[in-house]
Amino acid sequence: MILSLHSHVHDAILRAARQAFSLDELPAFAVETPPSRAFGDLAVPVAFQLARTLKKPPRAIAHTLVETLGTIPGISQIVAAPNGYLNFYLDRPGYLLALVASRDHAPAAHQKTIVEHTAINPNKAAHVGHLRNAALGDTLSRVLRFRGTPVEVQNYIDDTGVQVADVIVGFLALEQQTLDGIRHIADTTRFDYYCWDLYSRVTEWYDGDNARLDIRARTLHDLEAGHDPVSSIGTLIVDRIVRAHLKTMARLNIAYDLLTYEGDILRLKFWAHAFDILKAQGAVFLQTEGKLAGCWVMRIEDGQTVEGDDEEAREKVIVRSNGVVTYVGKDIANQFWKFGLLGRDFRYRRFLEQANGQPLWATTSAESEPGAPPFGKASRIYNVIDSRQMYLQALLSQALRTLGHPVEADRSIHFSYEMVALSHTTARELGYPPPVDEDAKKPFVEVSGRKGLGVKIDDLLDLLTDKALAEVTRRNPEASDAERQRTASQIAVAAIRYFMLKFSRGKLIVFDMEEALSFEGETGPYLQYAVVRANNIFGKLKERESIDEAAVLSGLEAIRADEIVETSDDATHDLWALVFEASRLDDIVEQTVRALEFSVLAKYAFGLAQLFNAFYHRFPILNEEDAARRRWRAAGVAYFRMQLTRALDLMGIEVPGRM
RNA sequence: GCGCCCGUAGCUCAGCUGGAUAGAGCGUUGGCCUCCGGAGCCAAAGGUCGCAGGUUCGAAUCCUGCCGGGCGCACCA
Repeated sequence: MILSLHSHVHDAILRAARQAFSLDELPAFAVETPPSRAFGDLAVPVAFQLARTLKKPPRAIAHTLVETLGTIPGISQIVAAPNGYLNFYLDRPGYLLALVASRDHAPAAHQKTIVEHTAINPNKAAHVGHLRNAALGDTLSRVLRFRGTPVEVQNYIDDTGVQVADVIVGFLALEQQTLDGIRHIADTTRFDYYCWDLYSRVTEWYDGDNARLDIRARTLHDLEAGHDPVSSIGTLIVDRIVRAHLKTMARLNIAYDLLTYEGDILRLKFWAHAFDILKAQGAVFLQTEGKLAGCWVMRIEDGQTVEGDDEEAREKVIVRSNGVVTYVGKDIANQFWKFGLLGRDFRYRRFLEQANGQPLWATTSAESEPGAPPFGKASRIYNVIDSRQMYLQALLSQALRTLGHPVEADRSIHFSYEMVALSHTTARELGYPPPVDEDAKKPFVEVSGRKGLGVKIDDLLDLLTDKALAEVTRRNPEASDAERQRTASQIAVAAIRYFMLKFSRGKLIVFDMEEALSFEGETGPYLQYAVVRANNIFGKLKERESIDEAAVLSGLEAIRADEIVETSDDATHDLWALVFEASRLDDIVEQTVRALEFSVLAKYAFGLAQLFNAFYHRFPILNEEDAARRRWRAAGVAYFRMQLTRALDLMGIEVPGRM
């Protein structure tokens, strides 16, 4: 609705400018939202841009344009501001009616998009660093789907990497465990937490004697080659940890379509096939001299200079001299498969049924289960990975380009963001030893799974839930245990997801427990609270007048609106500001996708909630005496409630019935 | 050394493709519950937008160069 009105105004100005100044072409100009509603509802700075070519003051141009424009459907008034802006005032009752009528916007046609996110090494519990990744990735997929883009969400499982090998070493060398013994531990403990501790113990153990790294190398080799008992132990650990991660993410309303196992990339010869292609195209070659002799390498194009800056330093190893492919190689094969360029496909198995009712599929090297939807073959890919991986992500695009797929290279997008660190205060509270030397001077403490240094997502959620539960119980003592528990977890999720989205991507988050635990001010619970208040109004309305929200909206036409909505008292003005702001959601979503910046969406939702809270506080809705005004206000609130609920849904935040 | 990111109020941060008086939360100070729920509302104080040039009618935003800080540049992933 708002978009089409924008283009209406845009086209009208285009015609007027051509007519008034006999111009063939106009510079591109924007239809903006003015900083204050007093300046109207839409604002266009086109007169400034024309001032140069026409050699006339912007103000005069604006005046001429207003005279030429005449009337535009849906616009009640056009004003040339003294400084040269063109300000447009909407036909407000008509606008609100149209908004309500066009609630279900027609989705635009888009091509299939893959979003890969989470991708936590399956060897320990998930921490706040992973949380930022998953929250960004999940929100990205929700926002894309909102605009009608078919999205496939993939979660990459690195089941053959050194990190899994480390935990296997922990069980075998440090704990002298067997496969059955480990299964028993997995069945009877919080396994992802158990491995969290074991992993950091193994790291310390390596530090004690470098010769122990040989054990790790042998274990990694057995893991990749499929030798038992290492292979079976690896499979068990990975399976249990992946399920733990999925459970954690499900608490946060995060679901996936496909788990892609790295092991299957190897077993199904994806890599071998990709390697053939790379060799055939000359993208990789066997280095015969220097320190990389015996390795298959890829030249780094105008990339970063490695220390030393000699010829061979500008090469990246894809296959080691011992014949084992590196992570980069496997990722190139995966990326090719995602675009449908590999000429091969995985086999698939049902992994589990998710909380949202959707089945989660996983790749497999065994027989395919029937019923799998077609995976891969996307036309656009977002890889959600922190900025430290930029160098490797750039190599993926380069490989695509080298092999003659420039379009895919451009549509292979590294959704990059800065990492999450811990504040010194929080690290201290968690009982971690104070940093020494250089680290002590840093303004934060880096999260490290290797050292066991970090805030686990489930611990954080538990803390938030406990805090919310206490508050919910205080406010709603009559609610059932189940309802209070459910509400508390919804509040906890809102707090943490909003916290992860309100910062822009490029900002390093210094995680502070006290800040994250806040429910006041710019927080998820504040947003929920605004919707809950609006809900309560409709609850009351139903009691008093037996009218529900739908009836309020659909009955609008019957109300004589003209003199009420057009009056210029404060209440009308503020109601209109609320409705207009609520109507900007689609526009905001476009902006969010364009910039890949969810802080835009988060701040918008917060501002909208603020607007409502202020209105709610200042003016009566149900207690307004004039029936027509009462109905208009209720309609405005209904529309606001709908839009904020949608915005929250995009951030994965649910709204409790009461809180 | 090279590449990427950050530098805006006491603190933590927004500021979309350059546009109207640079915003918010927290904190501080002072108000507001007989009224649809105070996880709230209103107000005040608080800013050389790191520095210096440049482009422009117009720069926190674009360009160049500095200064701080972070991250990356493995036969790890």
